Amino acid sequence: MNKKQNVSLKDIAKHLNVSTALVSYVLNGKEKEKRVGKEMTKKIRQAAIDMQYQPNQIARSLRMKESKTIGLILADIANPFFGQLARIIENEATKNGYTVIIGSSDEDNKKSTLLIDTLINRQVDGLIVVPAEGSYEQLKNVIEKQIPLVMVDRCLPGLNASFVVLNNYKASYDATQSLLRKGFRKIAHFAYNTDLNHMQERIRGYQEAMSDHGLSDNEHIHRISLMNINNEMENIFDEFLRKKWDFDALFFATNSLSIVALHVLRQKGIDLSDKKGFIGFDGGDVFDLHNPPLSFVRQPLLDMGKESFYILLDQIKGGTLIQQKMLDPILIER
Amino acid sequence: MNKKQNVSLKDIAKHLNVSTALVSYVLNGKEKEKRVGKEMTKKIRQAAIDMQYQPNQIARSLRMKESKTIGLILADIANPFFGQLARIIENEATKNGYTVIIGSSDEDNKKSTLLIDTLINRQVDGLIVVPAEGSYEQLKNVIEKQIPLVMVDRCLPGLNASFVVLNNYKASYDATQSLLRKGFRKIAHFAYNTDLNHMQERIRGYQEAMSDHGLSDNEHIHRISLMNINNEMENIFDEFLRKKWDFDALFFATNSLSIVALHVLRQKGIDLSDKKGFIGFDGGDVFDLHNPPLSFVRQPLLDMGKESFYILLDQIKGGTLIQQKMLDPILIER
DNA sequence: CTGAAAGCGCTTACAG
DNA sequence: CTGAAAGCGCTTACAG
Repeated sequence: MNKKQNVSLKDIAKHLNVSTALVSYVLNGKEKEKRVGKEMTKKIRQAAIDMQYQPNQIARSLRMKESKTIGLILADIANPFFGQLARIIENEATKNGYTVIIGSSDEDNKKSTLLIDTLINRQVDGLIVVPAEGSYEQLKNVIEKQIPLVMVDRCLPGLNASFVVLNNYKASYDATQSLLRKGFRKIAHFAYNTDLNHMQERIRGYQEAMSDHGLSDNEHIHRISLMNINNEMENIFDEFLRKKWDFDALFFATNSLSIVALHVLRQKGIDLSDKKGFIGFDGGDVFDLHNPPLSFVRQPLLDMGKESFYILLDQIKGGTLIQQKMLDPILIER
Repeated sequence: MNKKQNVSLKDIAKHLNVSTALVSYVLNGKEKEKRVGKEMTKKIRQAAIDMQYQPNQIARSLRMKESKTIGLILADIANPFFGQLARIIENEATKNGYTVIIGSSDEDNKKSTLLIDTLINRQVDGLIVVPAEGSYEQLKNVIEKQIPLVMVDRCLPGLNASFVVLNNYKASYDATQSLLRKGFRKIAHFAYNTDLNHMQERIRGYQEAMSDHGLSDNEHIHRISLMNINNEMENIFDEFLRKKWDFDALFFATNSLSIVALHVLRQKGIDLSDKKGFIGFDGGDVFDLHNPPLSFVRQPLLDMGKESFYILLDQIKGGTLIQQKMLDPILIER
């Protein structure tokens, strides 16, 4: 670890026989308001370049009590939905001089808690989080510490904090209605078996659309546990093959559920290409390249990412103005 | 920004009427070697909990001259290949007490340079980077500053630094050979138009396999520019339809090229399901769900991520032991 | 066993 | 126009 000694403000100051204050002013572009001499300004600028000065952001953070860093906690950065979201947030952060530290919680509150603690220790100026199930207390804690917080993708009801989410109810209602309008009646719905708000809302949207069409009796909801997606999906379609249930359309509450289902359907030789209805979430190449192309609910990812960042930025700058946004889904029908 | 004042070591010390040194020792688990009294140790521990003390990692970093942070520069975190890689690295980093800051370069040296500077200012202990075209000077600079560096996914030849890459030549040679063995002769190869080493190696693998089979004359390489993938791909297959060229098998040097090609093929009504050969890179749901399933070169992502992290860790801990690894590809044939 | 003090690299009132 | 000095929250020799 014998790193070459970095050059510091002090080194420049010494080299020029001036005070560090002067160097700091100039290098922070405050030479006007501090009325530093033109000559001096030039000399300092040049020395900084010659000596390859790079400011130590850590020292600055400590002194300024702001790290210009935000934390982003996702379910899993390897999941393209979150990857894209992360990218959008990264872009906005960079534009505004912030760096983002990303962590994946795997929907696990323990991990999420650990991540949040680490990020707080690193003095992030704010936190954008996709809350895991059971993370209410942890996030409440964050709020009590007055750390700016924005939830994204989903929110925890009762938690008095900013969030940017899809209008999940509407997304699901519209999707179901679209299937109903096309004449489908036996619409099976697949969702994760979780209390998380976004999932509940998607289920509710399906249920209400069904009941608004007088089809409450046709409701068919498969709740699949996150731990065991493949097996449960296989069981479900085994039961279908054994005529335990029937469908004329499938509606999935998440992208991964639909992908797993497509695998299972193929593996079991269940054909979709006929007159079956199909709607998933988020789309992707699989949806586009499927024969026929598959319909899906598109989430306004760009808005979701941007809004969440700028709401956070507002809070970092301004205090505690809570903003809660529901974004409209876009139904892509094929 | 009226954040509630965080409690510091000093606060605990004051509260207990002891020195900060003592508190620091205990909270860092050094009470044994510093022979702090048992009573005292207990009291300090309890106070830390009661007062909800959270260490300030920034202050610690400044003092210790290590940030326990590494920087990871990818082409694009929204790309699942890099997303998965990032996730693996994140996992290992977390296990070892490191936090990772991710940045996306978009294969653009300007952005990459900016990112690297930012990360260095933030005093990362080391850098894992997917080098962009033209970033030789920049990375050389990093090395001269003695900042631990590992290149991943590709390397810059001539740069004396660690890397972990696929054996791209072999990957491509094997894939081409597999097609040849199946009797395909007019194998078209699609690659990005870039000097980056991994792409050159993939092209070379294809070429040598062809020439080893006496088929140099059949070589057909489409070099597509990153800026304009869709249009160029469309043009290529328009020319195919106009009989400007022909193929009995397609071999793609990257996943995204194959995905774009699949879109174009479908859009132009060119059928693949016949007796055409097809091999891509990295696989994914699209490959699995295609009819018939598509073959691909699998990269050992887990190893790639882990190796790059641990090589970096070695360098952070030990100095400048350069390690260069080429990982074997796995050809998944269907 | 415990404390006083220096110092990591910055920024910023304050003084002149 | 410029400098001396304090202080952000830690860690760690050094002294006793």
